[in-house]
Amino acid sequence: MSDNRDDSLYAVFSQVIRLHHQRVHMVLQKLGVYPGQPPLLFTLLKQDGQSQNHLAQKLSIKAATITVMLSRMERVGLIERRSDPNDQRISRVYLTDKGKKLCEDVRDALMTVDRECFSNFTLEEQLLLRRFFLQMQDNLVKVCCKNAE
Amino acid sequence: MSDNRDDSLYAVFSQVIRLHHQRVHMVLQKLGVYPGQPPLLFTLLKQDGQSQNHLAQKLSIKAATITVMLSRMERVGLIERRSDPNDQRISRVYLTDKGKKLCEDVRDALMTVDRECFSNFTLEEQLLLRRFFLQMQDNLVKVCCKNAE
DNA sequence: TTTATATTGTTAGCCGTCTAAATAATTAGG
DNA sequence: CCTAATTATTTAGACGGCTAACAATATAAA
Repeated sequence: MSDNRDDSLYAVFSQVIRLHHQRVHMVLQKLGVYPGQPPLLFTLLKQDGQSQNHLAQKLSIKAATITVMLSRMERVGLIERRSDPNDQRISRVYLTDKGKKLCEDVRDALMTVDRECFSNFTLEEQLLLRRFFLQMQDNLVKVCCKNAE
Repeated sequence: MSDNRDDSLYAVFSQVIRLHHQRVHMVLQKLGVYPGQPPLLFTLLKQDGQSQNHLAQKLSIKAATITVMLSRMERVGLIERRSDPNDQRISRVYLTDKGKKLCEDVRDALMTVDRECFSNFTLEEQLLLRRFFLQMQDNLVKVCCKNAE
């Protein structure tokens, strides 16, 4: 089974992505949280009462996705929506107390994964890796924006 | 909008993952291929006639996922299933000619993304990055396996 | 041989992402 | 002032991942 191992940069990168996602899913499951929710939670923790559209832009996901995610989170009492009195189209999103409390646990869980991922990297290596990521990010942003939108 | 930028390793990593996925989706779309399909195609290109279960193990995804993906790919004529004459439970999967031809285009498309991602990395940097990925992979495999299964 | 257990694959239903189309509310034009 | 364009959200349907429950086949055990 190791004869068809593909060690190219792309293959290894893909594998890391898969594993990382799996691991995140695993630790969040204990909290009843799904992998897409943390960014939303943290954004709200930083600033309550944002509109859904605003949240979508901030997280670089589509408003339709936000709608569905928020519905689920509202159903389990993590957030609540209140429509803006000055503009009935806008629904502003607020963390409930339960949601706020959960944020800390989620933060801890993700920091655990972070540690598991990088703890045996030296500080120099971590800085270097971060630089590499930023460079990849830069490269990808360029091609993503150039061809779409 | 840059005042809430999170530059932690985890945050940047997540961002890179998102962008990478977006870009892959973008280039594959022109070929009518979906992001999950390339690994399946390549595995079949290397070895035709594998069982679905075998494919699932090789790709580290669940058999149920394979079933659905293959159904779609069969519908558009990329693969075909033939049940094993010696064991009726097993359905063996074969690439069609169309599927084989498509593989090359997909390979090219993914190599393009690879270049876009890493072309301005020096060779040393690429090697270093690969080493980092492998180390992350190693770290994640350990915790993933330890806690599950 | 008959029954119990494995293995393989399918189906149904959930999450997160997308696109496209529909709905509701606001604003701008004539 | 009323219609048209814009904006915010929702809904429906697709893909790829998952789990859980189920059907069909093969094999092992009694």
